Amino acid sequence: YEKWEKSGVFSCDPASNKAPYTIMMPPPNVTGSLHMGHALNTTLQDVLVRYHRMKGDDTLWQPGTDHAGIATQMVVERQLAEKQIVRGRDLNREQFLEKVWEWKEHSGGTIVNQMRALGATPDWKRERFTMDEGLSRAVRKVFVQLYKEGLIYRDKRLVNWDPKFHTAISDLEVENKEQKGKMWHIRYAVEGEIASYITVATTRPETLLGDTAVAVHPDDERYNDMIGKMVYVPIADRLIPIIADEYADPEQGSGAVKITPAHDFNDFEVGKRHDLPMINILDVNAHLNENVPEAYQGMERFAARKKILVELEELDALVGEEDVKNAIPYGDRSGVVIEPYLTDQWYVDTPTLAKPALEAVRSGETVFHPKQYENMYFRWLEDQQPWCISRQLWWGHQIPVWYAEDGTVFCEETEEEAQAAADQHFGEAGVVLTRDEDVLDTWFSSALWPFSTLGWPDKTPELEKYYTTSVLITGFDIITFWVSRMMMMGIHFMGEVPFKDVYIHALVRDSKGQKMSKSKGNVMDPLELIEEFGADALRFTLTAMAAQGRDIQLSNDRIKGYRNFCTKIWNAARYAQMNGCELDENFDPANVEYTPNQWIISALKDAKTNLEKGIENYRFNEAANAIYSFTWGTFCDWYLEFTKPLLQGESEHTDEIKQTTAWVLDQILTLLNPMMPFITEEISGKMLTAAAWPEYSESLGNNAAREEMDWLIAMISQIRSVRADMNVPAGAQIDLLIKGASETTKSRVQTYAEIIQRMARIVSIDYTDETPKGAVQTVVGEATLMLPIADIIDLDQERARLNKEIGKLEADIQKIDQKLGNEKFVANAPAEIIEEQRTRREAAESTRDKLAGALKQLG
RNA sequence: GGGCGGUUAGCUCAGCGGUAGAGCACUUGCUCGACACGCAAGGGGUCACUGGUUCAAUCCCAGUACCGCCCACCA
Repeated sequence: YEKWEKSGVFSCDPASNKAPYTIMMPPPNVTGSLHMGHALNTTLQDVLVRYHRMKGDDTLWQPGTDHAGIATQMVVERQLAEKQIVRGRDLNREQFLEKVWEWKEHSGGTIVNQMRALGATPDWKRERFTMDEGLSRAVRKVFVQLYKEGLIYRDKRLVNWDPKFHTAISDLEVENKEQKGKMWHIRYAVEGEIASYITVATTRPETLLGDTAVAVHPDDERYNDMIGKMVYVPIADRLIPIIADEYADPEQGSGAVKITPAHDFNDFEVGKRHDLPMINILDVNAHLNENVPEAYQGMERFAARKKILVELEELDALVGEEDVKNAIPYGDRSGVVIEPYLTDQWYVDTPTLAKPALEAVRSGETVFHPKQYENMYFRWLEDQQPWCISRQLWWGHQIPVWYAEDGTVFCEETEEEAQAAADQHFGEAGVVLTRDEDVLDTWFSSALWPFSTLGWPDKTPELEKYYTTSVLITGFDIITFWVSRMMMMGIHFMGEVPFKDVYIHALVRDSKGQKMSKSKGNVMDPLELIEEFGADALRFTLTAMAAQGRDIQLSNDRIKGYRNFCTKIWNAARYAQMNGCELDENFDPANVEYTPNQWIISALKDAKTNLEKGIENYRFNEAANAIYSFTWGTFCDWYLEFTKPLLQGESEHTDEIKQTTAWVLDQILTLLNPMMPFITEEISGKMLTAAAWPEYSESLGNNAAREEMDWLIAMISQIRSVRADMNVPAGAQIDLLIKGASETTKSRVQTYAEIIQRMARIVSIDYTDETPKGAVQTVVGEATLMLPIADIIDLDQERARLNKEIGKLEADIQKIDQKLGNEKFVANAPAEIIEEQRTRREAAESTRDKLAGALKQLG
């Protein structure tokens, strides 16, 4: 691997006039380690990159890692906790960040080195990190510009609050889990009336302490006369109004709903419409705060719920309880229940930015493969809520905003610029400014990846040449987090889409179809698999299983199968080498004369075409299968066997066979290099990674040769099949008699007599017009093949075999007759289809007649 | 609740208008000098179900049934 890296083949060259081919590597978490998803993702990118590099494109595969805000801060905090060190208490912000950087330096190289073990060839010299200086500058610039354009703003609204990490998180980082819960019905007493109540239902009774209204539907007759009245909130003993709002669904529960604007997203909207007070009853830990009765202050939220229920019961306010299923929001990182929480946060106006991003995919400027994922993209972007980008963390890009004492906001790229702006604003020097403490959502910097890594905001040659990258390779789970945001940012800041194609690959699951996860203990470690089967086997397996639109269920057996393929190639190469097949520089595949040589070259050309089509259409499985079946099923199984004696002996064809064998093998190795870089180079002894992709002339390929070899394969296969069916011992040498052979057949038999004899285990070949007693028969084309094996033949068995064959043919003929007998078919079907049916019928009939004759003779 | 996808050989999956395919597993036979991580020959499928379009449907359309996944505020 080092050889490759030192050679500089990975490097792009913006100065060259070669066409660019660019892939942005999805940056893995800097402190992470390689899992199967990465292995698949990396392999597919590497296959594409190697292919295009060999094709002569100026290839840039841009590598890098992500600082992964919450995840990384979490890991470091946990480590510090083991040493009884607490962020904030024992370490200030600066000291803490120092620890994080230390950790990053310490464990940051793991994943990229693991990618090297896989054989990945990105341009490592250009490796970037989302927190390095250049990318941070891009982040600041983007933030300031969006702020000045009004596309970033600060707002006080409900956010998803993580009580464990004490930060806001975005909608996407919330995971809703369906759970069994309870719904409680609670009655609120109406003010000034005796025994008059309104009943509301809730799954979160503790929030009643923050209720500021009860809402009913304006058209709900049951409650018409109650609108405007006041009710007592139990326990809190506050008076709140009954209001009319269409949000209340008469069909739902009692038709009356409690409104807690500070702790529920819907209620928040209702609260705004009715100008209700918003009572926040929680602190950052989701413990109850000073706005609740003293007995509850400082209580943990779920403990408070229990206590509330007990007290409601005592007050006779709890009038019902039912089992329900409901979706509970959890933080995807912290695993704790998320609280809607009222705070000031920064937002990106994604509803606005989404519009051009949607249009770019609708118009086909960017195309998803497989296409159906565009639906996911559309659905997500069409329904954009403002993106909450501020996080109350320390690890990340600090928001470039400074506040004056009176709260005036100065958003600039540097502190100096902010100071200058403030001084000018207030008309005095040295205004005291405080920087916003929050950092940005990790995905904010990720969204800039396609241009920030190329040097933006500078106008670099790289940016000029490689932007609008060729393709993005990623998993579907990240379309919303990353792809859509890169589209929005890319279009806004570069004026062009960030990639032409987006290939969405499958999720790697275990052999039972389970998602791999540490808690299930079913993770397969790519490094262990590389250790056991080799990187090439793993790469080839992943490539061969990467069919579009389906998950990959990976099993060791499958990898083992492809490991065997590696061994097979290895053995074929050893065989070629042992027999003195050496690549001749002057060998011209178009000039070979020996038919099997023409044939194998022609078949290679087909395989290459299919391989290329597969790669170019992102049908990696088809690409892998094309080269696999050619190599094993055609080259090894037939070609090497056909040519064995001539190769090893002396004949007029020997030299040409040696050269052809060496050349085809070399081509196979070259074509396989993108998928199996290690073994192909080891065998060939050349640095194929830097080799040119083979190009064949249009005219290469010989149909006559293919027809002839198909015939030869049929001859051998037929005889082998009959032998096996009739239990002729494998070692037994028998005679072959041919009846009704055409001149062509005779001439072919003569040419390939040795091959037929050797591969079908035949002693002699003769022609006859008669059928000897006790011969088993089969048909190839116009000729009937007879194997006189009277001493071992079992007549009943032969009768049964022939009957079975005849039966198959008759069924076939009958089916075709049905079609041909259908007037509408003859009238409407294309001529060549009809012709094909006729030809097939004739062939089947002729074979059947011959076999029927054979059957008759058996008596 | 909304959306997307799946249902093809024992298993894992390709194919997606004109004779049902692969790998693995299985059966049988092979110490035929590259390879037993191999060679050869086999068995095994009303392509989920019901209708429709078509000369022709595993493939297109509609519906049904299961199974996944994603999104969603039902108090």
